[in-house]
Amino acid sequence: MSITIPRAYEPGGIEKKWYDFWLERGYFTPRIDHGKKPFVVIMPPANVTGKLHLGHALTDTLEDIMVRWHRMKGAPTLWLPGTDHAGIATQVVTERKLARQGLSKNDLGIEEFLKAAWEGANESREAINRQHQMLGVSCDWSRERFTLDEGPCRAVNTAFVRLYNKSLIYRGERMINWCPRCQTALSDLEVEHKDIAGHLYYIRYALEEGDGFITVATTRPETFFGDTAVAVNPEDVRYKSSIGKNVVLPFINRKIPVIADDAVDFSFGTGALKITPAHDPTDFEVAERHKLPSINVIEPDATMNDNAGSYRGMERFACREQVIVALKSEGLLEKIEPYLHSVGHCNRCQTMVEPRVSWQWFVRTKPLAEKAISVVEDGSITIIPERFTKVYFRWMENIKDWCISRQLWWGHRIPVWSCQDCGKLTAAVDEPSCCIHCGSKQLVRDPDVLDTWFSSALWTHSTLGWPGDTEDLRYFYPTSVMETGYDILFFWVARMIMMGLEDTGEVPFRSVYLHGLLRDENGEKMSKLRGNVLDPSEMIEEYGVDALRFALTTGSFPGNDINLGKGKLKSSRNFVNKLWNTTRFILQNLDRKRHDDKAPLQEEITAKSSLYQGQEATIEDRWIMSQLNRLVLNVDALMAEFQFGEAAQQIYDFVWSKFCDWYIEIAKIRFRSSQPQPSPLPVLTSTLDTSLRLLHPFMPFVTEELWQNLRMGSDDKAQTVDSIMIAPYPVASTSAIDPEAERAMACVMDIVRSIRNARAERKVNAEKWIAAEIYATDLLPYLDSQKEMLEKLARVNPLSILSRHERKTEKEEALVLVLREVEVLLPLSGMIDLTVEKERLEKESSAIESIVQKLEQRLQDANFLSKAPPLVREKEKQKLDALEDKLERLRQELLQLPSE
RNA sequence: GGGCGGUUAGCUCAGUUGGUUAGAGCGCCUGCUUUACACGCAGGAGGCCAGAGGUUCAAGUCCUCUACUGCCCA
Repeated sequence: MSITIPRAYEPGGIEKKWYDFWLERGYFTPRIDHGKKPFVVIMPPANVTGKLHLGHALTDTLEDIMVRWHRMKGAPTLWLPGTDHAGIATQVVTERKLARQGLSKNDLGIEEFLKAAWEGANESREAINRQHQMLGVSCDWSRERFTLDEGPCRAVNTAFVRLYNKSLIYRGERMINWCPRCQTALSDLEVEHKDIAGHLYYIRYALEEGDGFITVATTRPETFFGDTAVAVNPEDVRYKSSIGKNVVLPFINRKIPVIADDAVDFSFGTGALKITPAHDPTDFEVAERHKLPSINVIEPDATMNDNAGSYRGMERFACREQVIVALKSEGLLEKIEPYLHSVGHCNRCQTMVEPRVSWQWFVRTKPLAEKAISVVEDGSITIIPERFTKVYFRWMENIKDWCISRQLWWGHRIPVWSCQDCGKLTAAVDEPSCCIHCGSKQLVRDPDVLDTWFSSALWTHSTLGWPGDTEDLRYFYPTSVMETGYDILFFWVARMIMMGLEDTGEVPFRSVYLHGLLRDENGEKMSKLRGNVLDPSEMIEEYGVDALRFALTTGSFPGNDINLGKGKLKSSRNFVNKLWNTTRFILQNLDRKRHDDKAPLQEEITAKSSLYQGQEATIEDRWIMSQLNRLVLNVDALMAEFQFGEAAQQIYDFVWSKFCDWYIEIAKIRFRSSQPQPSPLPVLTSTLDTSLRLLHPFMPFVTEELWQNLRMGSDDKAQTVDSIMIAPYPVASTSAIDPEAERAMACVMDIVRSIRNARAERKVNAEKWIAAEIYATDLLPYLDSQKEMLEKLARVNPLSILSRHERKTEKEEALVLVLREVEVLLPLSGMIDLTVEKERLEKESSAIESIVQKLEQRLQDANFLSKAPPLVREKEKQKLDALEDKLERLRQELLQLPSE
């Protein structure tokens, strides 16, 4: 009876099984151990709108890799998952849902609206968590948090009140970005600047005295109702005489002064600017300098107000059209020029932002930023890749106050109450019973909510219990790594550093690892419009989670964008299948052994630790163990440097090109040999076991499935833990590194490849066995031990392995392959074309000659000899020796070639 | 306007502190129903490392400039 395993890996069935197994066993929840340093990652909270996309899949994968790696290395590992209430986004989604029923949020009222929002959020939260789980995330669900949970809410209020009391939060009437569609203020970061092909309108403002006029150039003629000055550069000779005089605004006939301001650019338009303090940030600043009044002409919904006279109620762009027509008919429009300029848009709904003066809450960021700069400067926090450090500094150094109030219903309500009696404000974590200034009970809470990013900024400590003095906070904070996309460096990472330091006095994390953005296989951004979006659930369905995760991480470099297409997914799936079949092969042989052999297998498996006990290790055994240990060494270093892509690549290469292509092929020969051979099973199982453990952080499901099968198949249950995810990560043994075996195997592989190549080029039938002679020097005994392998792998028979001294001197008709260490003779009588052979050998030797020349030159160069490090000199010398040796042998062969 | 990337095989990308004759996947060509795997095996073709200077004994790798391209900030 033999084990039946499907020929190809079918991912669907096993993924859920193992996830549930891990969950049940509680492997995701760390055990606090004060003797050990924990590894902690706080997951970027996903928005409770929509579903998981590939960006999340990438975050999940990278974080899971780190987390599983550290867990296997024995650290108490906490990965804390969570979701974000996503203020504007959720409110928009909820409103849209209501609109489908013909309702507006005002129809419902705040309470009913919030009920609806909560309903949607809860649903989405569940769906998102399920999708995270599909990806195999090994995070601690018992600590999962939502930004609107009681704990995080308390953290928000506490942080706010503390900042308010330190005057680091203030309320003020300032120019802010207003989204007329979302009906709320936005922070600078939430505004996307886009180049718009607009127009520059040249409008004539009549001088109060005389017939003259000043022409101003503007992109927004509809705001002229709010103009309170015309500004020119004081040095501009064109307007010097007009400074201090008045002009009259068309239609409304308001008189406004011509003022001089250094900030005015001579070359823009006519050099004269209309100043609209209420609707333009730079005009607002000019107005502050010159104490100009500010006249608001646009309502929050972007329609014109009473100050626009007969244009009242008109939408801003419609008004622009009408104003242009009117100005034209009055002869006040001089000209219209096409003009490309950058205009702010709401990053949530893409509506053109309206700059607007209003009362809002702000965080005074300068003092916070100073500390946030110094912790990166002094290395308390490391940003990876390093180049983002500069980007971070630039932003921090030029930081502006952060507008944190939003005119929304969904979110953290601002914890400030104003007194109806004395008019003063009371900020408090819990609802105050009376005004702290006059004791009045007539308190009204601020209607606004906070920017979602305010609560996200506290996420590293609010999730661990801050402001409480919890065990989690004491043990897990500061966290280890903050891993996220570089696109939210300012939005989130920078603010977490500021707020983490402010609230706890400690950095929120030691390292920031920023990953790149996902693009399609042609490097194009994924977007619904382009139709090139890959849905992770579909990818999982088609290729399996492990393949998706592997595709997301292989061959990528930290911080670089990642192109993902079906090609990469396919090759990852193929690798998973390769792994599957490798295990299948080994299991079948374990099984066969168990049934055929009288010797108990147990002994061989337990001999793992002392692999060579009682048997002479073969060259290929020594070689694969050597290569494996090199791999483990490399992978460990790469993982520590966040070089996951390279680590995965190296494991892939080892498993496929070394273990499968060579070791297993040789193992097959050992299994089928008529001569007594030591069993390759101990090395096979131990190499597979190590490979699976190396791969587990990258592809958790298939490695668990195979590892469990291997455990069952090898009767080795007692030896190990219950799951690969808590098995120790492989540790390299440098004593296993075996240059001698590597040299011998390299020679074996060289011989086999050369013979196969010669056969293929001369179209020798693949079935056909041909004779061969190998002439070697000191490797002869090793090659002799590999005789059967060489025969079977290269399909040569008879094969003689001789010393170079034994080489016959008479000329014979044979194909000669001059290799690095040996010569191979293939007496393919009748198939040799001497002219062709001569040409081939000559071509080969002239190629080597030119390299030899270069090397000789280098080694004669006094500069090289005096300046290059000894190690490099030695290497170059060896290289030259080897090539000269080969060249000499090639020449010999040429001499020995029979003449035609 | 300022800053940061990218430019390496037909395509998509690795190549981290300078040191063999520059690699992978996909694609392409030639053979293979070899008892783990055709999601596979064996073999092969394919590169003036964007261009020009420079530093160095040594440059795909460091510096300067140019071109094209992408992103961020204003």
